[in-house]
Amino acid sequence: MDNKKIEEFLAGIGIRPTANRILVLRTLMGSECPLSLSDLEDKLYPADKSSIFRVLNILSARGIVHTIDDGSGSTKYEVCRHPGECGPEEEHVHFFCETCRRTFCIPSQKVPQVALPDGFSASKVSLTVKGVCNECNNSNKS
Amino acid sequence: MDNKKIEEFLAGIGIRPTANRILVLRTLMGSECPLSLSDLEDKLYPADKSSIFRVLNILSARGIVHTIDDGSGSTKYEVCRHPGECGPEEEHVHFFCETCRRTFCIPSQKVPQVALPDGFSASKVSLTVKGVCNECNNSNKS
DNA sequence: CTGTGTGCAAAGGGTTTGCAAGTAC
DNA sequence: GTACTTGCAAACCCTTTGCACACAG
Repeated sequence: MDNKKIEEFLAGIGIRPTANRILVLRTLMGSECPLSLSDLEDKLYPADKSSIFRVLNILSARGIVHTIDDGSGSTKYEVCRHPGECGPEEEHVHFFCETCRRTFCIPSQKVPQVALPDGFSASKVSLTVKGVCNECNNSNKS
Repeated sequence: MDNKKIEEFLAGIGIRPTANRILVLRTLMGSECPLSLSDLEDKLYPADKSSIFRVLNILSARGIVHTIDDGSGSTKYEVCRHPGECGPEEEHVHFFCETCRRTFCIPSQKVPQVALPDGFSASKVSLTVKGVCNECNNSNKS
């Protein structure tokens, strides 16, 4: 999506399309794997960390992006495949490589339904795998 | 398990049974839900945070306890059901209540196998659910 | 003018480490 | 005596907030 479309998209849902917002959303849309706040800070330098953070909060509150806690210690952000209407059924597995510290989406693997004890209600289910990715496994070969 | 047994257990696997180590392990064994470092700090006051942390690291490296990242922002620790030989097959689902901020084990729900793309290898799989627990749901009723 | 967005700096919360003093063997 | 443990303080990392200035409508 080009800047123009992103701008229209944001305006269309009542979010003023400022430079930072377009930048952040475009970057997330163009990324294969989920990005952390500090990933975005690097990519969008010299944009300010806290401004990016606030943009992410807005996008997240509107269901445009969702957050992933992959156990790496830093929250990752990813655009929803169907912005604004992402439900649990679209959730897929995430993989965190302990060597290169990147997070991958495994879209082929969906997060299963979980039966909870009586009285418990779920708002979010996440299934994450830690290990070593294909590239890091290959570069280990002698 | 009483102090004596815990002491013997630690000594048996080559970990010197110091006061802190017995305290930490006994507390974890006696807890229904996984505990965070700061939970332990509170329960074991005046034991020092960093000492507890180092004990947890030792126990974790030996496979006596495992760590849970429930998305709460703080790592939780839990004794393995079969200390020293805990594999993925024993992993169960964890539930984090966003209201009371406690973490629950859901032992009846096991973490499923996940098929990864070629070249990826897994060291740990975790399935966590966020939502509201039964107690918090009940206390909301009018 | 008025409300919204931004950048900077600093506060928070959790985790981790350096180091010197204490303890066990 | 030697090696391991401990407690304190401080460093670190990531996230979040306060505040004054800049900007758009």
